[in-house]
Amino acid sequence: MSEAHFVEELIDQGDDFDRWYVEVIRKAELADDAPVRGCKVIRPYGFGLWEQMVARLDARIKATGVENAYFPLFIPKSMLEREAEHVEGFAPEVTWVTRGGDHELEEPWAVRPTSEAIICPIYARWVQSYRDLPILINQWCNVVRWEERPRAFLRTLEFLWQEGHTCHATPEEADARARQMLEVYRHFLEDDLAIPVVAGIKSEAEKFAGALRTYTVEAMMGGKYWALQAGTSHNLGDHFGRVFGIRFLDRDGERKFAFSTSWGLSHRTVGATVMVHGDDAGLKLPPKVAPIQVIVVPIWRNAEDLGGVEGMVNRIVERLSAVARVRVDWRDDRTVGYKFNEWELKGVPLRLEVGPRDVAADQAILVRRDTRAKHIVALDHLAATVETLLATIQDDLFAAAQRSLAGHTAEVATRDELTARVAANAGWSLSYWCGDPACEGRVKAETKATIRCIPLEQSAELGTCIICDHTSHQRVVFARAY
RNA sequence: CGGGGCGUAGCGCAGCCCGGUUAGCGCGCAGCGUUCGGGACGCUGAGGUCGGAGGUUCGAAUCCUCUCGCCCCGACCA
Repeated sequence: MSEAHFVEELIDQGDDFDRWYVEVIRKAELADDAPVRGCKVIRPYGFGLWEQMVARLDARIKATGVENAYFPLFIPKSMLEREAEHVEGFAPEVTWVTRGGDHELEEPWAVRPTSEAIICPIYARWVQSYRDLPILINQWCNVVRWEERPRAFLRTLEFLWQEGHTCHATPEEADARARQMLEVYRHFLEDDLAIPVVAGIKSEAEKFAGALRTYTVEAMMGGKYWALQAGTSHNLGDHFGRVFGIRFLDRDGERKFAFSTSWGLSHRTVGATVMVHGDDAGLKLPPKVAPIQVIVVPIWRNAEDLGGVEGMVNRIVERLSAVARVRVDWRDDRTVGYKFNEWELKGVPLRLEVGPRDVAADQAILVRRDTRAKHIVALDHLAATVETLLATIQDDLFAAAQRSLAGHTAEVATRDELTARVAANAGWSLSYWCGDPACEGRVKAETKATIRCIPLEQSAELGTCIICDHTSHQRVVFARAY
């Protein structure tokens, strides 16, 4: 059996990437189908992965001075409709509650698709003076959006996320906060999930309903090299402050409306992690967020073997627990080969084999999931080697994803070339764009690609719009999006 | 919402066109035994209101009508 085909029950990525994604999520036990359309059951292994992500992102958010709180799931219709653009943008995907118990509600309640409309009126009560600002609050919760085409983790009717909502005295401070949180997302994605991103601004057509400006971090998925919006941060200007009456008396004695931001990142990052790092054998989880970082597979044939192996495994677990999340696979109803394949499918970064030969030599065999490289390690060096390898795997996954992003991004100057690239799933195209929504719309109509973002980092050079030939100072990322 | 497809054991499917003993196969599951350093094998066994309702018929998984659900493509999608 060739190494490339250790796992026979999973379709190859190259044969059908979308099917690979669906299969690997089910077979790695990240999620399962639910008996309701568009919703998924997140299984313990998948939820464990999300919990690792939550812990890391939550710490990063709190480090910027933000506190967690919790607001209601329901939003009265009249509140949701206060901000015109906001409600217009979300209307098609809002879920409504019209009955409670056995009577009709006087006013329908929306199940939150996002919480600005319930949080802002509450902030209005809390803010009287410039001394009450800024308000820096985040909540971890579920939201519901009635999507037509669900896709596990990437787009489900109900999903888990965090949404931060801040209020500020000046527009400059609000914009700085929006950009600060974008950087938090960038670091989370790149440093914790090993997913490189392009940070930028959304075009008017793509920005958040009701926002002044939307910042985004876009990630490139594997397989088809489409884009995924991995996190967004909105400068809401004073739009919500005005309609919800968040007013304060400033230092100068004037009564002013507050400026606000909101920013969110959802469990679609689980799907992104699957798509960015996975291969034909299954998942490859970045060590920092892998629920299990080292899977110990004991090997024995008889009671005599087992005695020695058991003692050694227990000593190993004791030592490794201080430096890694370790689990031992003691199942006696599975062969060793089966276990190897299963834990590779589940993407555990390191496998540790301990058999009679190892007991005799006071060593163990470490195998990397990403390269399958084997390391024979003396027991005394095991903890240090595991720590080093986990860090190396994390770095190598990021480097590989960076190479893929760079390798599948090209500067494109002509419409024909753009159309051809999109049709061939060749990756992202970096092209000049004049800023006219009509040009943007034509690209979308002709190629299905959209402007994923206007990157924050721009060269000083001028160019001509890929559609209309007007001079432009900005290059944008065109790509198909999940 | 438009187009296409599918509902039969936990999963994947055959059987349906052409109605007829007790509805079958693979995997999985349970028990026992042999195995075990890259998805082992044998024997035995459990598991089904054939998505639902109505109709035709001596007889329906199979034919007819209605209905529910799911998947894919398209449109739509902070």
